[in-house]
Amino acid sequence: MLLDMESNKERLIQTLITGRDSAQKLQTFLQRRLNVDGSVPVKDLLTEILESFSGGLSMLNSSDSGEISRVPASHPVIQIPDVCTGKKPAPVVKERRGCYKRRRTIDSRVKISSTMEDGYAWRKYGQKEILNSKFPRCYFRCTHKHFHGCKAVKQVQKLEGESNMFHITYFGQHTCPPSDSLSHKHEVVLDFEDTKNHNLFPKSPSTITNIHIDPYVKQEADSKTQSTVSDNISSGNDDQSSSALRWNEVLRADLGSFMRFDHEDSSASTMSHGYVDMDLLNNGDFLSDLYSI
DNA sequence: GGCATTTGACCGCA
DNA sequence: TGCGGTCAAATGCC
Repeated sequence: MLLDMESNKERLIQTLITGRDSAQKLQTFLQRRLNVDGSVPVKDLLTEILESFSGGLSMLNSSDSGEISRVPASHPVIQIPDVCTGKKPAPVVKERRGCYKRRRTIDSRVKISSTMEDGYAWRKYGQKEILNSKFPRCYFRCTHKHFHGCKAVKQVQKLEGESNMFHITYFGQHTCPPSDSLSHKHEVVLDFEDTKNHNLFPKSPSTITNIHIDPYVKQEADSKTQSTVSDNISSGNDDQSSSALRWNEVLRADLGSFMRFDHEDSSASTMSHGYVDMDLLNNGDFLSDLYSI
């Protein structure tokens, strides 16, 4: 058991090191590519990523316990399922639950869709009435959480005034395979706040509510859905075709494909990331550049 | 019986 | 102190 914990710790450290190195490469790449001037949220974001990895490594190195758990330190016994039987040991008296951390919306991706289906298997673990919201917010985690350790979760809330439209917020990445072919193959987090400094958007980015565009959504959503997205992007511009064209130009522009925008949540003021399917970009230069670092 | 959903309670944070 | 996120027992469904 101790050997297993040490082995897991080693792998975790290696994973964190890899992530940190990748973030550093990305930082170098973006600085070259965007000629970052230092006033950009991209830099803050990267710094935060790097600090997260470094901090995690520091905590791991400074801790001899190697235990990463929600179980509070006061817990007398850590319950670990028996590997052979799959059964949990006899329950111990719980003094208190683990510490709950509020999710950081900066790690989120937002999608507005007419369906909650996205190709992955989700299990609902909670529902909550949200203040000033007509509909409750539902909480889902990946069904394969226990099998693949998948940490992906999503929040789904029905939009007011939009018949059968759902505001879906994703947290974390899937480490498990999708249950069908509807999953997103390639996603890129966009950082539109950066564009304020580059004058790439004629309209205020703060009015943008969602930018998720992918083949699946385009296929399943009717024209109303698409116009909703376009309307959000164009901020009251009636010429949807021109706004779509503008977005096409934006997406093809040399932004290093990382942009951020302020997202006005329907229920609470949060900042989130939109994402765009790589197929839409139809531009392999970005990936080739990224991988050639 | 196994799995998913419901729902009240718990917990941290602003 | 209220709100949002999560847990976990109870319940339902197949």
